Amino acid sequence: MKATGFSIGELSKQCGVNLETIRYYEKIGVMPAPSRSAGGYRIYDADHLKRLSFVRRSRQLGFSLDEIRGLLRLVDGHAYTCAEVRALTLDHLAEIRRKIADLNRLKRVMAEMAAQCSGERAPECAIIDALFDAPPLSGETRRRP
Amino acid sequence: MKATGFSIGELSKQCGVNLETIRYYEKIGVMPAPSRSAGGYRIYDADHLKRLSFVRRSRQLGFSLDEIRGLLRLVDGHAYTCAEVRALTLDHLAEIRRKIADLNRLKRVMAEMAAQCSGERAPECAIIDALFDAPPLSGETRRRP
DNA sequence: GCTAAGGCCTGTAGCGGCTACAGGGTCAAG
DNA sequence: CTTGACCCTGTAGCCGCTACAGGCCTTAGC
Repeated sequence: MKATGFSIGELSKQCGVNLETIRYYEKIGVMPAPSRSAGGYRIYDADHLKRLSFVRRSRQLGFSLDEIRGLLRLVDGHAYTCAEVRALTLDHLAEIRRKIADLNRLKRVMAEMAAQCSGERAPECAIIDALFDAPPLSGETRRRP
Repeated sequence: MKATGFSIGELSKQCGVNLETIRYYEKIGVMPAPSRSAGGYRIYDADHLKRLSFVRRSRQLGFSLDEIRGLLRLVDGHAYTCAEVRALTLDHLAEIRRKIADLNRLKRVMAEMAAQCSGERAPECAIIDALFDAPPLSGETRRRP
């Protein structure tokens, strides 16, 4: 079995994660430091690829790096239970729902504003007026970002 | 008429915008530099309040500071037409719709993952497996953020 | 007039999650 | 042995703030 390791460039391509991002993940402790060649090049193996895929996938699903660290701690400790992972997932799902609700409110307001606007070449504009005169939104647009 | 100006603290309270944020807006040119007292304190008037409300409202609607600068340039130049403002608004609306669509995709995936999970105290977890094994999402999660 | 408490000032550094350099060293093919 | 593609570290920048530190100003009460 010729399971020789591969370079950061190959890992980057395989996984679709920017090379500098991989180094960044290493620096902040999300990816483990790989072994090195005599000249100091990083050498990765299949486990690194698996882990980086996990991180990339989780990022795409909107988990923060901190949440990902939480997931990885569970995985690394081999001590996770479905319930723990499920809890993190449901928290995140709730957050996504909140964001969707917020954006739907925005969409409604924006669409109303745009509908007010004649689109003609006029110096008065309902949108500008709305932006100037409207009171604060009732619901918070972003809570604790 | 005793239309004396007011301090940054009062402006902050009136408008619901953090004091340091107001100074930041001044630094980056979104708010104009106000006049100053003998001792160097900022003195604001009703126009500043109006403009800051505009900025706050636009931020709440999700416009970036750069987009707001665009809107303000139109307003300041007295040269805006409804059509221009409407175009910016519709652009922004399209972006909001895209974000909502993205989040709905995420929601679906997350909900599926959570549904797979038994919630029992077990060392195998469908969510973890899904995070490890799943291919890249088809649609980009965030495009040019 | 004097003091103390509260406001305000500038400037800098930090957050998250990268990205983009600069200025080098290493590796493999020819 | 040379070339060129890759890789290394370290630092600075992006957005939209927020949070200090270490001062100066203002005002109310005595």
